[in-house]
Amino acid sequence: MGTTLRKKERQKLLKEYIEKEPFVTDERLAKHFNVSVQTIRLDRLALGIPQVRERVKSVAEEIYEPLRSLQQSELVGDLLDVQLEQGGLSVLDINESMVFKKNKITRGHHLFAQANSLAVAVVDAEVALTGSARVRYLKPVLLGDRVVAKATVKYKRDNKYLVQIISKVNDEMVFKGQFIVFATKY
Amino acid sequence: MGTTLRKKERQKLLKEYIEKEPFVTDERLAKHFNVSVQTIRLDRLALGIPQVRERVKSVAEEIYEPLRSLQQSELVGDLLDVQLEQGGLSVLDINESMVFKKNKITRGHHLFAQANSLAVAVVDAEVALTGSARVRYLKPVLLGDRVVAKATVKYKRDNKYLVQIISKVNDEMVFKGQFIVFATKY
DNA sequence: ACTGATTTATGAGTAGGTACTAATAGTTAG
DNA sequence: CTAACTATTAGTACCTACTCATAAATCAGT
Repeated sequence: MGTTLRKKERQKLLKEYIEKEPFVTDERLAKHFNVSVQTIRLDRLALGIPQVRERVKSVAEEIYEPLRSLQQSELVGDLLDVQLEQGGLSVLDINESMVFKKNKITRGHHLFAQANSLAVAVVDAEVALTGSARVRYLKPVLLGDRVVAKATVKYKRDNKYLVQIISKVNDEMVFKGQFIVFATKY
Repeated sequence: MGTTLRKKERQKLLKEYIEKEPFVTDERLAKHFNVSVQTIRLDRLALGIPQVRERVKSVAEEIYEPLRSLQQSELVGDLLDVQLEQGGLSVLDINESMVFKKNKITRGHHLFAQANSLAVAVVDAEVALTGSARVRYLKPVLLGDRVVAKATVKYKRDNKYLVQIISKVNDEMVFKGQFIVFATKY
C-alpha cells in the first residue's frame, strides 16, 4: 500500500483482501495497509471476520466433509491393473438395472460413473475429488455388453491430474471423457 | 480406549486415527489413547506427523488453490435470470468452432461446460466446485442452434447442492444433467 | 534387583491470536 | 477556542497448541 487510507475505505479493501487471500495473518495485513496490528484487529472485529486460524479451519472443514462422503460412494465397475499416477483399467458388465426397459440402452450416467470412479482410483491419494469432467457418449451401449474403460493420466501438476478415459465394447469406442481430479493428503 | 497399549500398536492406531480425523488435537488424542500429551507428541514425532494446525492448513491450502483456478475458468454461455440457491437460465449460441466439420454436430463437451458453468453460478458462494456430474446427451445439437439451459436446485444440504440442468433447443430437450456442487465461504 | 526402554513431568519459548485499558492525535460541533 | 467524540496506537495479561530440551518416574524382561 504505502499510503494511509481512511477507516471505511480500508475496511472495504480489507474485506476484499481477506476474501481473496484468506490465509493471511494480521501482521501481514498491518504491513500491507500500513497501519498497526491493533487497527487490523479492530477492523476485523467491526467486520465480523474471524482470526486466521478459524478461517483456515473453516475452509478445511467445509471441503473435507464432502470429500469424505464422496470417497465413500462406491466404486462403479471392477478395477483391473491400476498403475497409480499412470493409468488403469476397469470392467463393467451391463445388467438389467442399468438400461432403459424400452430399448435396452444403457443409461448414460452408468458410463459416467464408471469413468469417474476409475479416474479417481488412478490418482494416488487417500482422497480424490473430481473437479470437472468433459464426457462424450459415442455409441449406445446395450444390455449384456462388457464395458472396458481405460484410463490414462495425461498430465499432473501439483495435486491436479488430467485423466483421459476411453471406454470400449468389443474394441469399439463407446465413451470418451476427460476428468480433472484433485488429490488431497488426508 | 480405556486400556493402555504398547508403543508400536498405539502408533499404528494413532496414524490411522489421524488419517480419519485429521483435525484432532494432541490433548484429545491423549485422552483417547489413555496416555499423556507428551507421549502423543513423541509418537507424532516418531511418525513424522505434523501438529494439528499444520494439518488443517495443508488440507485447506491443497484444496483452495485448485478451487481458485477452477473459479477463474471462464463461464460458458450467457447467464440470464439467476436466482441464487434456486435456479437460473443460460443461453449458448452454437458457432462454427463448437461443431464437428463433417456433420455440424456440436461437440458434447460444450453442452457439458455450459451446464457445469450454470450449476456453479446458481450456487450462492464465492467459490464453488463440481463434485460430480451425471449427464445425458439426448439429441444432437447443430450449428446455429440456440441452447437454453435451465437450472433447478433440487436439494441443498449444508454446502452441498444437487442442481438439475435441462438444456433445450426450440423447446426440445437436448441435454440433461445432475450436478453435485460444493460451496465454500472464501 | 538391575538395566534399558518407555512414559510422564517440567520449564522455556513460539505464533497468532482475544480482551482489555490507557494514551495520544485528529476532527468536528457549539 | 475548546469540549466531545472518533480513530489509532501501545501495552498488558491471557489463551491454545504447540516445539525443544531435560529430568524423573515407571515398567518389562532377564
